[in-house]
Amino acid sequence: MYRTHTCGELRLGDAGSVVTLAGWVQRVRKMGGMTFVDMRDRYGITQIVFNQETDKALFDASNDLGREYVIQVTGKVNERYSKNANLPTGDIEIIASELNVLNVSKTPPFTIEENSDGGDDIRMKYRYLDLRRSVVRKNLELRHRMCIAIRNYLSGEGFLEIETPILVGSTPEGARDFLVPSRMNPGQFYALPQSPQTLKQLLMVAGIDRYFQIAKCFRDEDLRADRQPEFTQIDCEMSFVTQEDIIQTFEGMTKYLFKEVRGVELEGPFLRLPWIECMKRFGSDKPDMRFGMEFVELMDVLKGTGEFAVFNDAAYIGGICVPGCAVYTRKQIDQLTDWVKRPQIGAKGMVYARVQDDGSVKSSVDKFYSPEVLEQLKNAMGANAGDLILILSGSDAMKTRKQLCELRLEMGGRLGLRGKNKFALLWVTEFPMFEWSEEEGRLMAMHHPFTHPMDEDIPLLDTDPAAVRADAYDMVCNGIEVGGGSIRIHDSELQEKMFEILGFTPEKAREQFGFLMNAFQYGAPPHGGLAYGLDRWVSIFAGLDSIRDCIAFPKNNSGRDVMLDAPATVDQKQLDELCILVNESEVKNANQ
RNA sequence: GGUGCGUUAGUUCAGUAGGUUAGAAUACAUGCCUGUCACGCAUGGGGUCACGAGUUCGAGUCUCGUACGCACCGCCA
Repeated sequence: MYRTHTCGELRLGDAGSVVTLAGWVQRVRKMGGMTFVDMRDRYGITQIVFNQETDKALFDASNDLGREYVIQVTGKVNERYSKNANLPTGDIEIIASELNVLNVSKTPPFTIEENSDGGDDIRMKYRYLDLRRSVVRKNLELRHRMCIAIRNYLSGEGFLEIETPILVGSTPEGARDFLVPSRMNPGQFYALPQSPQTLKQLLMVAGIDRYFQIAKCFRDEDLRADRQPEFTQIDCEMSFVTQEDIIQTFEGMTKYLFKEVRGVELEGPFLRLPWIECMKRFGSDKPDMRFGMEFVELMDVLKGTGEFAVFNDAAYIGGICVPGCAVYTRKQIDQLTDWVKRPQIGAKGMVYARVQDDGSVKSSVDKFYSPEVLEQLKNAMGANAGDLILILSGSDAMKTRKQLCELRLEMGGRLGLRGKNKFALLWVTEFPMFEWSEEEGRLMAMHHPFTHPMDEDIPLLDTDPAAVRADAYDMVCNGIEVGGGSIRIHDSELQEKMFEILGFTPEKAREQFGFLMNAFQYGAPPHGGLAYGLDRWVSIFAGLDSIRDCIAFPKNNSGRDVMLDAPATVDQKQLDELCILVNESEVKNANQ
């Protein structure tokens, strides 16, 4: 037996008992005639004491201990003279009577403590050491607790957890696929699933009625702090349901998760906003609802009412009212202007108006507008004394709204309105069915091609498809899209029409999705579902800025696993077996 | 595909106007220290300043290119 207890469980009540612990040496403090060793395992840290007077040989042996040595210690639990209130085990220590070095360790490249001195790069290369740190390990524990809670909840609601294959067929719509060559079918490829979408729909045709899966998904697109090439979805589908049923079910699950895992009671039904309203009021389809500062459209107030050519030519003028920021200096406002003019945001400029203590308005466009117009501006914005009004305009309303959205988030952050322990949940509904793709020169499904249109918009499919709204919904938490789904098409004729609008020939549609359309001919029930991004959700619960630290072994920005050094080239023999010829000149081009 | 920032000791970083031997903290090693818990004190070792070219009498510092990392835009149904 390696141990009788873990390094995190002994308390004052255990004093006097003889125990054996095993773990890693976190830190050695040599005081001359005695040595303290902090011994760590997954459960905590316990202090071991070696005393020259008690046992000279053992004391000498303790002098050879280095960081991250794996040791086994037997000794008596002792109440400390000087207790450490920062440690759950801080009231006790182990007076060592036996020391067994189970393994030695090289000096690790960074300190394995809560505040490591290691940067992201080196931590990822030695991720197995990084995971010894409690801050990182806690994220994995949180992830585990969330998965358990999800399974419990959904199982309780009658959902079956069913695994779907990882080796599936490539689909043209959506993200790039990761491809896997098939040795037994030379020249042919599997694709890794971007999501189990079609498979879960087939499970509905199969009569499973309620399905879920904590599913790995793969998308070969460029990465971000919140995007990994492989990620995990909580994938769900239900039969004989309307949008309302699904929203009720998963609002329930969300509240359960918040309560069980995070100890937060979310009050009342979640807010719901149609997509178009989100865009108008927040310039985003995933607005951060932790704070207000809603957009006010100012076309009526500022276009044509003064001599300011920029506004008179604008297709959109919008402002936000930043409370209490009239004290911003010229320099601060100039910096903010530079900020919105950065290429990433791309605004041409920014107009500001301070509401002064006496209620009068002082703006950067005073000379173009009468005091009456400025007063109207103040009223339209609902601004009070001390507030700062920030205004952006542009020739493309959607683009300008996006810029104003960035500005709103920035100001919300500066005012401390985006606290990590505050949670604002929102359903976004009534998404457009299609969006125009310049690149493809055709309409593309905004959600995916299996999305059911809103019933009242079905006639528009023939007359004005761009105006059709989808029976789709996203769940947004703190400005992050945590989940999304839709009612699906279960009628093969409607599905065919949808493929037609998306520019598929009937042959192409049958080739790509024939299996689904065939299935729909055998009594497909009405169904719908949704999928949550587990990684994002865990990172919100953990208060992380990046999803990487809630994933045990994440990829870096360019999709590499720096620990495994993958991807890598493979033996010619392997390629030959798969009938794959690597085009070296293209490889060279791509690397240049 | 694009934009920005970065790359200096094992690690995290500083490095002034381009000028002698490139610094700090931490980690590591050695010694001292019996109540530490970010222990303390002393001493020591540790550098291809990412790589390549250029400007210059002289480059860690300026210019260009490349590689890599991070953040973002495009992309991600």
